[in-house]
Amino acid sequence: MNIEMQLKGKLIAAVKELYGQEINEKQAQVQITRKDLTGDFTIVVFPLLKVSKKSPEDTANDIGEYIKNNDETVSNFNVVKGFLNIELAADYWLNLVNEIVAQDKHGYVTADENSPLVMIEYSSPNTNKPLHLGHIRNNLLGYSVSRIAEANGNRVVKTNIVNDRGIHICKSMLAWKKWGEGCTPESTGKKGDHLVGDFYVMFDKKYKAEISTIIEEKISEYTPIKDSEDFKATFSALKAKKKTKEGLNETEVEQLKACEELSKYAENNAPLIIEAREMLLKWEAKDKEVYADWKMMNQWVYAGFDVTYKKLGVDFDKIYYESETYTEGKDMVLQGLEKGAFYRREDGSVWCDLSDKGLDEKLLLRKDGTSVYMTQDIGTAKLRYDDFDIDKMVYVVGNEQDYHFQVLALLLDKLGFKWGKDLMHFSYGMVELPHGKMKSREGTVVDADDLVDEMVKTARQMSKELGKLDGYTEEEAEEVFKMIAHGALKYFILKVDPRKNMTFNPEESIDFNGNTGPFIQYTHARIKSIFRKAAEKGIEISDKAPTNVEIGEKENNLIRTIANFPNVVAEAGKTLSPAVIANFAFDLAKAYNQFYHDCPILFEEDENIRMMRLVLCKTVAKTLKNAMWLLGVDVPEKM
RNA sequence: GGUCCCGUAGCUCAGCUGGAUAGAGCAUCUCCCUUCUAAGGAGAGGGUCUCAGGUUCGAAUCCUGACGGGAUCACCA
Repeated sequence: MNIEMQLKGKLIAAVKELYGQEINEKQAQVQITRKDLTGDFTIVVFPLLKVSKKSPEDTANDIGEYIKNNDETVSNFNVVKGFLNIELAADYWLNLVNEIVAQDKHGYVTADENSPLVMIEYSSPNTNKPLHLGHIRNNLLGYSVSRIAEANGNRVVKTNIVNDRGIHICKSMLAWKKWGEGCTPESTGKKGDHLVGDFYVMFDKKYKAEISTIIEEKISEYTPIKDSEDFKATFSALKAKKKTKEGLNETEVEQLKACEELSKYAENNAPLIIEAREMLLKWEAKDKEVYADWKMMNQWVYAGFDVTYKKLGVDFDKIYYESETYTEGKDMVLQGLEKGAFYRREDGSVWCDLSDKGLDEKLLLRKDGTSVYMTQDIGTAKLRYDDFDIDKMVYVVGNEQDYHFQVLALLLDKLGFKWGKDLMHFSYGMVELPHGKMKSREGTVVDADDLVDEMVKTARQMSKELGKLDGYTEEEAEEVFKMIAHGALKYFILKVDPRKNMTFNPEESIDFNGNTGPFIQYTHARIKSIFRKAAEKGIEISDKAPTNVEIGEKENNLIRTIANFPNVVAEAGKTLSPAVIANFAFDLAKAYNQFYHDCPILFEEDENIRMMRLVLCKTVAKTLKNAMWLLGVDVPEKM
């Protein structure tokens, strides 16, 4: 039983004894005492005034007196403004430290074969371009959430669905076919995913040019606008105006409609897109040549992704490929059609009407019979549940797809899967740059590989300047640089509430001072340094702190923080939020550095106090390590 | 227009199921390495918690409405 529950129990007993009334959980409020006041836990007496029929002060004093006399862990109490602050005896805290130091994974709940199985999907890249900053947030969140789920006593399967088919990959392939002159990663010296991405960009450029040409040709048929430049300007002006308060007048509505029609016509009739669509059809028909090219180019991309994943320090237990799941999805859709859950339009496309649920109609198969994103997700879900005994499915996907997952849950439900509506969309916010959103056309996309390389470079430079890794070999030092770079990047991204959009400022992310990953890593390294010094001096660190010593304010604060770790892990598990863990790690590191500054450790002359502090250091180091592990960050021995 | 998310210091963010004087970091300005790692510590300035109502002993937190920002409603993924 933890101390908070114990105090709550005593509080309930006190009220019954003193005022003869039973109170419920909600009225029994025990919280951690504010740092600037004396006390360890605080009882809020306001909800009890109706029962006590006394002033807040008198009530608090009554209860304080009772608890002090009836609970030997309570050494004292004080009352401030009607808040009852309970102080616990020093030996209670020291015994707790000894309990914690004896556990390898204090705060974690270990899973066994009967524990729930949670499958967590994250990353889910498209194979037409390299990973960027947005993917980084996804990967780091997914990886951390997996570890958090694991530490909360779940069996976890990390999974990735690679979107390796579809019109997007056909675009890259087509561009490579047309203008690539048979180049390869080897011949160009480019990472495979980057090479394929270049062709995707090339496709887009030429496609846009074709669209402009068509608009130029057809402009007179649709609008009175003279040339395509004017068209672009008018079109975007109209769209912008529509969003404003005043809105559009009748002629403008007409104009916008005409613009939309023309634009849509051009987008659908550009020769390149027609060719890409034909290629997708051929691919679905397993045309030999198309398939061979597809396989080859995908291999390039996978090789590139592997490098990036390694760089980010993430991995997967089971990878699914859309190319292997989409047919399953098609079958499911057709079955749904037979069952009458879906319907077919005259043009042959298959839809689901969700208007009774307040949503729109959703396309499931195109008129040419090819699959869309949704089709694939249905198939993947089916295969996953066939493969694993899944109790909970978590999709780590950006919040721009909230609607998609709302629909997916309904569709799976309609198809008769009992787990359909239970899927969890772990929806996270977008990553923005200080100057706004990332736009590939404006070259403001932050590439994942570049970013990590840049971080490692900075870490290397900084460490060398500080000269703290003297005595390490090149390889050892390089490991630490990578660790610090990871620490900075991961912590920077994971410390913010996943739901919220975040601003990624490259300069701040590379900062190693203050509320950062390296600050926490540094704290760990400091402790380890003390242990090395202790060993030099021949001081052996016991597994038990003496419990008959006084503890000061900084020590008390440190122990209280550590004691709260299990609650933090549980909270993070409930909300699947790495940010909760990150904030905890920072608080702990800060508390330690204050302690370190104020209290001599090896220089302490009183042997008992010295040993108590050393054992305390041990629990801090371990807790920091365990907390950072949940973020996917390692901590160094030296830095 | 419908649905959803967000609004806290100059900037980036914490603030758990309502609790005491709203906290960090960065940036600015002081101080502290002849003690264990200064990637550290101490201090100063900086706030109408977007606004208006409501519930409550008590509201940054819960409810309603407004304002501001974002996402989404594709035969894209």
